[in-house]
Amino acid sequence: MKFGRLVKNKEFQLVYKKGQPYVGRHMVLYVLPRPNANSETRVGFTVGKKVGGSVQRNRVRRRLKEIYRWLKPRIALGYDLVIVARPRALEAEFNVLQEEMMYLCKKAKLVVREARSGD
RNA sequence: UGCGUAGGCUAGGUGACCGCGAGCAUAGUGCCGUAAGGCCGUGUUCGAGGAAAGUCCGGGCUCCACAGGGCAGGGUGCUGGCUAACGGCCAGUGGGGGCAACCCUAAGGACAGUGCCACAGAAAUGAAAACCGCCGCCUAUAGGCGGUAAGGAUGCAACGGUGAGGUAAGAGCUCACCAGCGGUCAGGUGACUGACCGGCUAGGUAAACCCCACCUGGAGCAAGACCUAGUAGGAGAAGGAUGACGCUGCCCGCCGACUUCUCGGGUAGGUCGCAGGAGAUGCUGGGUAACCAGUAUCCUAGAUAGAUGGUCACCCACGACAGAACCCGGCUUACAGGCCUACGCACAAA
Repeated sequence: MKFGRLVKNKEFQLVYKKGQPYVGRHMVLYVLPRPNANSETRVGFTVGKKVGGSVQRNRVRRRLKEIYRWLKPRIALGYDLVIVARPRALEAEFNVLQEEMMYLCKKAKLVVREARSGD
C-alpha cells in the first residue's frame, strides 16, 4: 500500500484504547489524533473471523482499502485510523460501503475538502 | 438412444481505465532511522489452488551430544514391486458384492499363555451334556431305568453338510461328493493354486490382553543464524566437579558449569533462513504398471496487519468449494457447471 498504514500491533491496541469510535451498519471507525498534526494520516483494517473464511475476509478488506484509496485525498492530516469490518459488510454493495465510510469520516470531522465534480 | 462403471482435463472469457506485491535495470549522495537497515521515480517481467483446506502420515532442513545401546511406549500387519520415505502408489492372491463393466476388504498368529462369549438354553470347551422327542425294558397309564446328539426348542454361534446304507432307535458306524485338517507331488520369487492320499476330525473372539515380524531419539521456521541499539552487568535463598543442567519417560553411556526460586530491571528493531527444486514440460528407451534412465527446453508467488481489487462493456453454459506463509511426496475432506477417453448391460438398426 502506498498510503500510510498502521503496522505494529501496539499501534492498533493504542487506537482501540484511546481512540474515538464511530459506529456504522457495516463498519466501525476508530480515530486517534497523532502527536504531530502535520504527519501523514495512517490507517489499518481489521476484519475478524466473524466475517467469514479467509476468502471472504480478503474480499471485504480489499473493498475497504479501495474505498479508502478513493477517499484519502480529502482526509485531514495527523490522525491514526482503524476501520473494523462488521459481518454485514460482506453482503453490502460497493457504493453502500462507500457512502457509509464517507458519512463516518464526515461525522468524525476528518473530511477537509468536498468532493469535486467528476471525481 | 437409455442406464451404468472406471480414468483424466478444466475451474468463466475478452477488452479499457484506475490501483496493489515482488524480481531486475537505472538517478540523486536525495529522504527516514541513534544504528543495523529501509524508502522514493521510470521501464520491464512475474504474481494463489486442485484442493492453497483439515494438519492425518512420510521425508528434507534446523537445533538439541558425534544422534549411541537396552527397556518402556507408539506405529504398521496377505504377497511381490516402486519410492528419499510412508499408514502412499502399482501389479497380484484369498474373501465378499454386482447380470456385467467393476467395486469393497486392518486380510499375520487362536496347539505360547490369559480373559470373555450377557440373556436364553440341558449344555458355550469339558474328549462334557438328555429339556421335549425317538427306541428298548420295568412297574401299569403316571412315571422309573437304560440307549440315542437324527428331529424339536434356545441362541450371533450347538462339535462337520447333503444323500444313501445301516439300526430297536440312532450315531463318520460305513460309503459317495462337498467343506475343514494333516501329508506328498506339481506350478509360482511369493501370497497361493491344482492333483492325489490319509484318519474321519474339539467353536468363536487378537479394531480383548497378548505373541511374532518390521519401523520408530526429541523438538520444531515463533526451528535456527547473524547484526544494531540499549537497560542491567544486580540483591537474597537453595542445589552443584562426591558431576548440576541437558540428551531422555527410565537405566547405561555421553556432555562438563552452571541451574532453580523470590525481588528489581528489561521484554525494542533489522537482515538472512525464503524458493533452482526428490522442479516443470516435450521426446526417446526399459518395465504389464507404479516408476526408472537419457536428452532438450524453461525458471513459474514469496508476504509478515499479510500482495489479485474497483468501475464499465460484450459473450455464454450466468460461474461451486475456496486464498500460498519453510519446502516437498501422499492421504482425507469440500465442490456449480462443462469437456474427453475406454468399457459393461438393455433396446433398435446393419
